[in-house]
Amino acid sequence: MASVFPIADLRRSNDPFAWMNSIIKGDCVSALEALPDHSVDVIFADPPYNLQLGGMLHRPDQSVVDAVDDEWDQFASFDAYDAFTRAWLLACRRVLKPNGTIWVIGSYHNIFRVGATLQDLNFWILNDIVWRKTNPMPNFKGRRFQNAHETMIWASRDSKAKSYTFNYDALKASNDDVQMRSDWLFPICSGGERLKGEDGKKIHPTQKPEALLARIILASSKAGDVILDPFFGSGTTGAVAKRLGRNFVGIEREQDYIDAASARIDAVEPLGKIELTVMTGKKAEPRVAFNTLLDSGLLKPGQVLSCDKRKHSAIVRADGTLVSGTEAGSIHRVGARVRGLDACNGWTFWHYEDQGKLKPIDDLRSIIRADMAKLS
Amino acid sequence: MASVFPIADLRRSNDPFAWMNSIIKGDCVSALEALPDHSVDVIFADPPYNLQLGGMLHRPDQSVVDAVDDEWDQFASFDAYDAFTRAWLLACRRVLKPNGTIWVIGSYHNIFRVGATLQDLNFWILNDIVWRKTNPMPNFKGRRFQNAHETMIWASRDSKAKSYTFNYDALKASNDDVQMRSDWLFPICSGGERLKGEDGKKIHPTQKPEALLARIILASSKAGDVILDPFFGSGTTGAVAKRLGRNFVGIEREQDYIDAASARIDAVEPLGKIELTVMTGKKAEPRVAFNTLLDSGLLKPGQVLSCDKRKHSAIVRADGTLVSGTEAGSIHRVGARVRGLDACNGWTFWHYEDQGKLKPIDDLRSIIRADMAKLS
DNA sequence: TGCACAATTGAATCGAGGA
DNA sequence: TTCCTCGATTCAATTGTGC
Repeated sequence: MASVFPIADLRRSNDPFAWMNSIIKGDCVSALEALPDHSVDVIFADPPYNLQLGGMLHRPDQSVVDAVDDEWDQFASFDAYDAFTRAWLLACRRVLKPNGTIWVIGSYHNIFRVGATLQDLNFWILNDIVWRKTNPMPNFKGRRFQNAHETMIWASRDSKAKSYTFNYDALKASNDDVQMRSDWLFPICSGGERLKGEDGKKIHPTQKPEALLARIILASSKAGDVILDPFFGSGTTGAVAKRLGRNFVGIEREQDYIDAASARIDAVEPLGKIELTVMTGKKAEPRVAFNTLLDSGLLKPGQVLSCDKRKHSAIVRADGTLVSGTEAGSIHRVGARVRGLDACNGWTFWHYEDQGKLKPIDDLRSIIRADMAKLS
Repeated sequence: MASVFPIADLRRSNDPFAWMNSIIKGDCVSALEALPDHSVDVIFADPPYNLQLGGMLHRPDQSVVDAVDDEWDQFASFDAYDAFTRAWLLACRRVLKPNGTIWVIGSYHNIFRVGATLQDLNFWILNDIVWRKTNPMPNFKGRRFQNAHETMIWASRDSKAKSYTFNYDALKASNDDVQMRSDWLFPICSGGERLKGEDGKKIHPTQKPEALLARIILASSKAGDVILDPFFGSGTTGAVAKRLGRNFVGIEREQDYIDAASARIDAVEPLGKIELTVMTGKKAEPRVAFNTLLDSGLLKPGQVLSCDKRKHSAIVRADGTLVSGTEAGSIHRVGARVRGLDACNGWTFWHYEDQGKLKPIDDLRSIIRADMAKLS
């Protein structure tokens, strides 16, 4: 596991998926070009931020801030950065499956250029997500607001791709039953999670926290999916993907980062099936038609259904339709007509009486579904 | 006060500052061209967002969402929007003083294009600021994350402008003596503050909250400064500027908006010198969701939780849900189901084992809250 | 008058699948 | 390709209504 491929070896390989769960060593765009079309489900990209630092930054105690001044973060101009962004995004686009999605993280130095380029290349932005840091670096000079967040863009391949993976129900259930918002709160990567060399210095300047990647992967992929990270760095994406039962592929140029990431991923133990099962809603459950309730005897022909206020009522007919006054048809159609609307979810609108109490017929559907689950 | 000038009248005027504390009626760029060079200290701009909506959006109860579909928000293409953005930003640049700053607010639909254009025009981004909404509109279809924030960019005229106004100490003092972060929490504009017509309908579809403008103006201007808003709308910028002892000038095309803004500003009573000190407070502590315990490592996927008598137990899954037999879902739902109840507080019902003793998971939440309190 | 509950609403790029 | 049917889906805050 976590083997490393120089790009040339990959091109020579007979196995078109030799790169699965490994790190490709080399330039981002060249490596992407060695991958097959439509082969990955989710891309997470943490590209160079193009920070434009003047001189050294000192803390109030005169110590020097260890800033990101690596060679790979230097670009001559916005035009050069835009050309670079365009190139790797185009290469990503080709390897992404039609219903795949891409995440890109950045700061105000680069994220506006990345977002505009995404739109220019016809990607379709689904959300921008704010990572709020619990423990950001202070602004030492007191000349600006404390830079306490980073921005992520989540986009599908184009506006017509509607079947992308989004585990809405799992996210909602994990968030005390309210839907997940676009602002997330996490600590920056530090402590034991932060990879350090023998000298005690951090191996990578911008290592992302695993909790951030875990939410991204749990939200937008399924177990067994392939997650690509074209700027692999310290390998957080690979480590979390492996732990969560996903496949990964990383691209990285620097041997030091590759060594650290490879060892890190080898040490990861994948979670079991039970821990990985994802909460789903009714959308994913087997379809139960209304007449199933009649077939099973939970409802009987001639029985009266009503809305929760007993303002409207309807009679169940033997063929699985309802009739209410002059209106007749499916539970949905009759519900819509009596309310004077175009549409209506009959499952939640219509109620039956049980021991003097009105309960939605959706409860009866749940009983059927529970029985079906036992059988399978 | 709050007089209205057609652009032609302004050009004909002998007083070069006739526009002070008034609304200029007309096209944004033409009006800006009628103003003198280097005449304003701060610009706040809330340009059209270029929303690209499909059809109508219905709530679960079938009511229709009153979307922003105004003519002024329609652009033929990204290129057309970029040209528009470039034109008004260039015009703003000329009227801005050398040490003046500009704020632009937007959503993911337009903010990346605005940010890139700002950089292309040599503006120097000082911060991007996130406005987190306490009460955003939900995502009704469950296909994305709830869109719970908007983004503002704060920029100086160029990288060499170092003497811009930033009231660092006032902000820090108003924020319990810690420096102000880049993520701000405010409710959307509603209730008595929201301007409504005689029919009870909102006058402007996107009226911004006064608290937001107050923080912006208090942070980046001095009493007596001139604040320009090239997309004046309902006049929030003018109303807050007047209240805070600043001068304003607004540009607006629509007579209905001008009428409402003018009346609104006339009703504003400026604050005295003493009140103009510290006036922002902090919001109540944020909700801690169950998955925060996983993110922080206090609980791990696969871990077993039980009720206080060990009668019921459940397994923690990686997505932040529980599973117990055939029941799965949030801590609250699974708690309710295994007890046969409609509702259950999962925080006090479920326990984890610590040195042989069962403790409610609410204890772990308290730990998180204590950590958060330390940070704020 | 006060409390409880119902109704309304906000910058939204908001289905899936079969005929 | 479009058209049509089935049926899934909301949070916080304010305002209005009924007891």
